[in-house]
Amino acid sequence: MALMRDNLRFPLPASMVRDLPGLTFSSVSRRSKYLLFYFDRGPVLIWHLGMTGQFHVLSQSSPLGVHEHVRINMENGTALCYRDTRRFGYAGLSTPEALEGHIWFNQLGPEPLGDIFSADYLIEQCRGRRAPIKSLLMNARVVAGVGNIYASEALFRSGIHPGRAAGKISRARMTLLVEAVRRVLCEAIAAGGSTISDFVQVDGKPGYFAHQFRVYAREGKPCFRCGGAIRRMVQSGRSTFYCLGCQH
DNA sequence: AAATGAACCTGTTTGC
DNA sequence: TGCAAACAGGTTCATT
Repeated sequence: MALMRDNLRFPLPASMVRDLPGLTFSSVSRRSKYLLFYFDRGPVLIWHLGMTGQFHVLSQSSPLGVHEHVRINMENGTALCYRDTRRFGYAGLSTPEALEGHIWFNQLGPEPLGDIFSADYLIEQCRGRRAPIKSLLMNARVVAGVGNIYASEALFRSGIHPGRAAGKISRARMTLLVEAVRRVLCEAIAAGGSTISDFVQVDGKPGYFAHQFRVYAREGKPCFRCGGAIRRMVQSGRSTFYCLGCQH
């Protein structure tokens, strides 16, 4: 295992080099946007890809890639290589038993595709809150892993204005919103994700969900539903795209 | 407590 | 053309 630097967004755990060699990968899963690498024994490796992180399985003889920061050589001659242009990714170690209580997970909201994330749940979370609904959708304590693209897209599909106070949305519309979040995520997964510039699927191909964007990155273009111009605004430092005619 | 804005870092696009 | 500013898919931390 080779570290080309000792940090990404945060310092890489020093114990990684000490504890991982000799272990056998047994499975990979995820919680929110964190990848979880399980082994036959010992620790769980937690890895967030940030915005531009990528894992590639290459030959050990392949030259060091641009922005390749970590390389894990494996017994069969391949290497698991981590590349990350912006270095917004980060990694940590835990154990299967301690995972739920880990700092990155112990305050994390439910999975958007799971049973807990419902209209009842979202109404409860938004009760009394004046922050815009889009900010709440992107708050990982409320619901895990709904990013900037999918928050905008789900709000358009449910007809809710992204700036509306979260606590002032009717039950009927919250029901639509929960369904829209689920639908957008499922459609995006089916399309292989959203490639803007860096993201690629496991097979190296781009994701095609950008072709199904209704509002994201469409500022000034006509709304597919009403023909009005799609607008952009900045909320909490992030671009939000919406249609003034269709979202209230 | 809740909400906003800055910070982390590099590359690309936009505007003067 | 050249340069600077704005912007990019995420999350956390500090400040109002």
